[in-house]
Amino acid sequence: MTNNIEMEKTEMTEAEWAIMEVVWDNAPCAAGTVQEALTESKGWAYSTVKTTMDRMVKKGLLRIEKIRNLQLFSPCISQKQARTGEFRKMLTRAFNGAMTPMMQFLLDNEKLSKSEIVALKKLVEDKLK
Amino acid sequence: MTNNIEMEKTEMTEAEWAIMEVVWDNAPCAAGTVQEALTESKGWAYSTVKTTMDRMVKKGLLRIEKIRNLQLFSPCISQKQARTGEFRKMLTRAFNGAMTPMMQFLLDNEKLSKSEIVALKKLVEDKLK
DNA sequence: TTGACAACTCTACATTTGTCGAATATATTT
DNA sequence: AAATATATTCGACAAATGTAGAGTTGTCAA
Repeated sequence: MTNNIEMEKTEMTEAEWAIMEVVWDNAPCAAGTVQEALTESKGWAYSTVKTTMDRMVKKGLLRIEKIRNLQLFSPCISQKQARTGEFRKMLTRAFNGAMTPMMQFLLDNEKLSKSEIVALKKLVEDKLK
Repeated sequence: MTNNIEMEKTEMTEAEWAIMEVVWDNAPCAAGTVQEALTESKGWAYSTVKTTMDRMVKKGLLRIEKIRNLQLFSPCISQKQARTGEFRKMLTRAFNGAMTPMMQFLLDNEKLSKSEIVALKKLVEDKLK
């Protein structure tokens, strides 16, 4: 294992991420709520959203609590966990897990703006205090 | 589009990454070479590797040049392009594309070692010169 | 020439993911 | 209660992915 507690499978597809974000913001929430929130950006049918969410429950990404006839979904993993997972996957895959080379790559290739670099400098300095 | 030239689809599955790495190191190379290189870590049959590589050709990730009866594969995207793609996907998904918040998150949560932070500080300072 | 191989082609099949519609069950409103 | 609006359940089906065996063909050494 690479690190600490938070270690469930956090792999998500693009569709699942989209749903997850809505759930993070609205949980506990119904499938219909999610479907509505994504109407503009995705235009998915209710059943598309519901099917995907049900599959996410099976995978342990979401959980359902039933209130009378209503199913309310909540996340099983936090946004922070998901971010960590996403970041580490990228780091492992693309940089063989090596943080410094990854940073080097970023600075060299991703054309950060001056202000982004200055902000980063500040973050780093604070960290060293 | 988020940035500059290099903008083909670089999305790859885990299996495709594994293959791609071997190809980057050995191109132009035959499917058998890749299969052998991955024997230990993956244990895939020749046909598994070959099928996947053929699909990668169709997707534009690899290209074949035929020398008499031999097919030699080469990458259509560079490692750098793939790294960029992978990084940006992560940034978009998990941090809404915002670089500084992502850095903040890293510093706050990924427990970098002191030496990694120092190294980063140096990288940043050099960048500002 | 005859094997012994190596490489390639084809086909196949199970899972996972993307997407839904139809039928059914509930709840809410006249 | 009847009609209407909501949710839920159940398939379904196509495309993408993981995985590989069987058969064909070309190659090289004995």
